Amino acid sequence: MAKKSLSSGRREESLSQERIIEASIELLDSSGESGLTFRALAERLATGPGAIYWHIDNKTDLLTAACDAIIARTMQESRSGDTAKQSIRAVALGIFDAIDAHPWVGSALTHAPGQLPVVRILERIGQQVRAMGVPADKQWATVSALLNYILGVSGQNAANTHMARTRGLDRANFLGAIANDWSQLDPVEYPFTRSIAGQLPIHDDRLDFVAGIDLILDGL
Amino acid sequence: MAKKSLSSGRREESLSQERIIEASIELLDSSGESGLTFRALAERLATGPGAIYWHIDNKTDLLTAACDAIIARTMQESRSGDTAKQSIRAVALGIFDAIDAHPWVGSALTHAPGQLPVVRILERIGQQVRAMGVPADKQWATVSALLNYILGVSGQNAANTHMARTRGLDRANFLGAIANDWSQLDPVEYPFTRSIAGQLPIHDDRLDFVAGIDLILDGL
DNA sequence: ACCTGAACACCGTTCAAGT
DNA sequence: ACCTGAACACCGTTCAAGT
Repeated sequence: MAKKSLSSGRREESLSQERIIEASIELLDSSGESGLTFRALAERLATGPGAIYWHIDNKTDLLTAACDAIIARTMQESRSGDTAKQSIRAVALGIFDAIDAHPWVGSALTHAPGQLPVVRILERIGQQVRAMGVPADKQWATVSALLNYILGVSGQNAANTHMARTRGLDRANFLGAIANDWSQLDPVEYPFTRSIAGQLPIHDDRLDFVAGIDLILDGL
Repeated sequence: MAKKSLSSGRREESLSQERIIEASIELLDSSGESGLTFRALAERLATGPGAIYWHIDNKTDLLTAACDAIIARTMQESRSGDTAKQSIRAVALGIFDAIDAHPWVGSALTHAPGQLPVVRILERIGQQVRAMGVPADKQWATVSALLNYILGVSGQNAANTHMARTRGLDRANFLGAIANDWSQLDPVEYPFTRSIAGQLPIHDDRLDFVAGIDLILDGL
């Protein structure tokens, strides 16, 4: 008997960087960072682990490439904004939302300094900072403050959702558990943390994120 | 023949959390994040991998505990500062330097949201923000902006030194290599990144870091 | 109570051998 | 040129067995 075309949704194409990256993203989204293994990837692509190495150098590169695919999409979608400030806000929020949806992108960005995905963000922000008329000798400091803030908050946010998923909780319950820990800290040593514990589960991270961006933009 | 007391610097004490954490820090400092394994740790402590599990629950906890030891020390050392602003600058710089000396602390902080090491920093900044007279309803946003910025920059900085070490380069050479990549980007798509490439290897990260802190503080 | 060390169930990566 | 899949050198973690 000849093999029927029992394609399960997808045609039988040969392996390629794109197909590998696409499958990696699916795996990362569904099973998190630890879900991306060459064996799981090989099974999903109906091949052996060795085949993947023909198209990709190592796991680090694979993760950076998957991260770049998400960031590239995000940058294309967040082109809106009439003024430079609005454009910066739009990029920042785009990244925030992308990392919220794909937590693994947060740590991938942190572990690939100076690489393509980070450069895409850097460039976009840099062009807007220039458009705002920031003098040349202050552009670097401004852009790097913004970039670091964006990557920092998004990374922390991703860590939260990732930890929550790891423990099988939703975000609210996870933050609630931390708030509970905080409220039981020593009142003498940790007065501030205790006092804001209640705000942790209810406050809007996204709103505070934009507030921080504005804080930096206004400081110029 | 009876065993002589061939102690190599350290008395033969029984295993304990402190000794394990101390050995972990030494291992992390000398061989990086990938150098911390239960087998290497067991060898350094002259015991078996299983023994460590009697004192520590798992590797994640071990890393957080090692991170906390460094942060606790750092917080004690950076108590200086006459005004609240100066105090915040002092803590920020203390953390920056600590993470520069122990790059693994950067990613450990990122992966332990809401845990003790982060809370130590949060508390210190929170108390100073209060002392500055920031109104209660804006304290959270202010503190979280500062905290995220500090963790973000320090994390990126740690990633740089870590990547440099991984490739056997010093920091300057590593940044030089990235600058070289940047200067070869498409001039139409990446004008800004190209234009600042030259500044990457020579600019002072520490200085820009404080500049960013001031930017946020001034925005209040 | 605390330690030992073999064993389990994984990893990323390589490489001879196939087509 | 591209793929296969066994093999290598590791991991974190567990657990019966010892003291």
